[in-house]
Amino acid sequence: MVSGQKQKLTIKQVAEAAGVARSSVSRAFTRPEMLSPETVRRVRDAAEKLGYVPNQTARALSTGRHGNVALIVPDIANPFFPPLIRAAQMEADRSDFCVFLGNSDEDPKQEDKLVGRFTGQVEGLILASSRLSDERIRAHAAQRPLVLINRDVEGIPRVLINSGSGVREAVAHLAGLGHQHIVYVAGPVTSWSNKQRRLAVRKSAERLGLKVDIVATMVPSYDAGREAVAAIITTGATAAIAFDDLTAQGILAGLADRKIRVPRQFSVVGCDDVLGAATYPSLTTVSNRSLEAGKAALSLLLELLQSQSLRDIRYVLDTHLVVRNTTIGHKE
Amino acid sequence: MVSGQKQKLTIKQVAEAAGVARSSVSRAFTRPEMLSPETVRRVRDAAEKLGYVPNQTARALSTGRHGNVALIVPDIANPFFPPLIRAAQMEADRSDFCVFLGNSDEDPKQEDKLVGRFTGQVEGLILASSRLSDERIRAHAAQRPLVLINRDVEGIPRVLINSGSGVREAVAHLAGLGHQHIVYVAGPVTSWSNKQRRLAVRKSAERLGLKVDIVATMVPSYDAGREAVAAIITTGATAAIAFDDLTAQGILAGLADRKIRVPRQFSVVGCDDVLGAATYPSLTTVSNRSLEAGKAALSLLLELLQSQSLRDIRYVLDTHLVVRNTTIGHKE
DNA sequence: CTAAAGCCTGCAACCGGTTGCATGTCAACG
DNA sequence: CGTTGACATGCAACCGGTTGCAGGCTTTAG
Repeated sequence: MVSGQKQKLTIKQVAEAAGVARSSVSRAFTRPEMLSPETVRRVRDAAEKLGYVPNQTARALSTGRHGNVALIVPDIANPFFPPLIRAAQMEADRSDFCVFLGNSDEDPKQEDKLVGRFTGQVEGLILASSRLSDERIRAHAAQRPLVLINRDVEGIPRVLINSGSGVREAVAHLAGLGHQHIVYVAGPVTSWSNKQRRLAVRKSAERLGLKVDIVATMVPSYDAGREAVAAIITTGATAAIAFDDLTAQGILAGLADRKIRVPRQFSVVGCDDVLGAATYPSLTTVSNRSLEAGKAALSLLLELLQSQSLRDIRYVLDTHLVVRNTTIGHKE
Repeated sequence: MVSGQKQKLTIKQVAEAAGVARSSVSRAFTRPEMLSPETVRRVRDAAEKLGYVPNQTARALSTGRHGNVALIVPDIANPFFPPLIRAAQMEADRSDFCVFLGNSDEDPKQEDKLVGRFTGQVEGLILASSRLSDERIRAHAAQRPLVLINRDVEGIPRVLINSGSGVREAVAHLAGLGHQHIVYVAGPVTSWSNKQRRLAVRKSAERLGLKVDIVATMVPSYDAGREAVAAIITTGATAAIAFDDLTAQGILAGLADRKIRVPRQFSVVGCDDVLGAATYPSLTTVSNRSLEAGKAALSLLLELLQSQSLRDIRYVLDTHLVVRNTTIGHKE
């Protein structure tokens, strides 16, 4: 374990030190069962003594296996993603994979660019909440194994967090509390989750005889939620279900600005449960499974890389409502 | 721009299509000024038509330049880091660099392992809030260009967020409000920022004649803060400065559990301003410069890669106190 | 008109591993 | 005792680019 030397040492020096051919050194590391135990030991000793580490790049060039995967998310700063990223990392780590992280900034162009940059150096990629068109996703999937999170494209392996189940519970919860007119504060139009949540609100409200209005926002964020409050109020609704917790938090702030008390005068439900009980009042929200999603997506990808089986996999994680303190009964 | 074809196309096919040698194709992309404009055009056209993209791995092998950097953080889920990561990403993106992300999980061993895994495939690395020993950091820096964030090791380029300035303001603020006995709720012992903050509290408290107690925690988190409350109370202090906002938020919760009103009965100051005004009451805290730190570290690294100048760079970002609603005057 | 100086382009070696195939050794078998 | 086969190792080609050097052609100067 000598250190400090700058000159790179290659398989060749190790071969000379151990008195064998370069190929034997290679095999000592990659397929030791092909060599006599004695040779393996000699090579390993020599390598250790010199501090040799195989060059990943060279290996990747000849084998095509780089041991890298890429993970692209729309916005790292959105608290929904860090746990997902972290879980994916840990899973990758268990198989000695390195992960490239990309931030698309909610922009399909940027996402496309990133995929292109990564494609050459990874064995597979994961797109979380992709903002790309189905067509582009299919095109990329044709190049490399690809796993989607929260995006439902047929034929492409995907893990989906079914926020529908939780959202339905939320609507039922509000209906049970006596609300008759609610508003859904929507997220990005390109978001699959948004579509799913909007639909779930619509459907179950209809079934329960509630009136629903939709308020649009561009990007899910605190500020967007705050700005949406004006529109929310003019609808005359008594409760809002927000696309995500960040937006809900902004709504809470916007309502407070207007001296509207939550939950006394207005109820708010978030989605993704990323803030824990950190808001005030603590937020009623739909649970999230982002951690499991990240882990599942990564292991699914690794599995795919091993067995080229291309079954149409669709892994669904259900959610449920977490009732806290931003929802309360409403009487006319 | 043909697509769908699976077989990889190499510089050779392009060369044949354009009727030139492989080396000319290579040069058409990397050093067009060496070729006649006519040839460059022909090659580029052919490449375009076939949909050729240079193989990064092969390029990296022969040039040693991979166009990758690695960024290692102790905990992605800690809200201090995502903005930093994001800023670093964007900066890397501007130079067409890809970034590997590593999560050390606050564990020096894991961090060491990650550095090892990355070293072979990157041109340089950034260690944010490294938990490694100075010695290990120096060893790694000898292999590859390395930039530190929030870690002050002489001779190694580093960008430091000087939370000292903000913490001193915080102590002065509390003193000004009449507090005479405060407690510092410490973070990880291996954390440079923690050392810096603890020192700043100690020094300025001494200067202002305040009594200071220290309460230790292991990992900066909500739970750690909550659990620290018992110890905080037994000290008899009337205000706490927490290592970071997460810890502060936990303290807020722990105090609420015990029906201790903030700020009426007890004042709390956080650090890093990662929660915005999202806590209740909104948290008085020390501003953070994590975004700038990420950006600065990345551009510093890229600069280093270009000009092998190894000057001893130490880039410091000052912070200040953001007064919100968890601090208030205290009379005996 | 010839020689020197440029400009383009191609050849071939190289980056550092991996791997199919050939070779050599030795034990088991008929 | 000669064959056969298993096993261990080496040779050399290959992965897909990059780059120093040499050669051919054109331009400029003498």
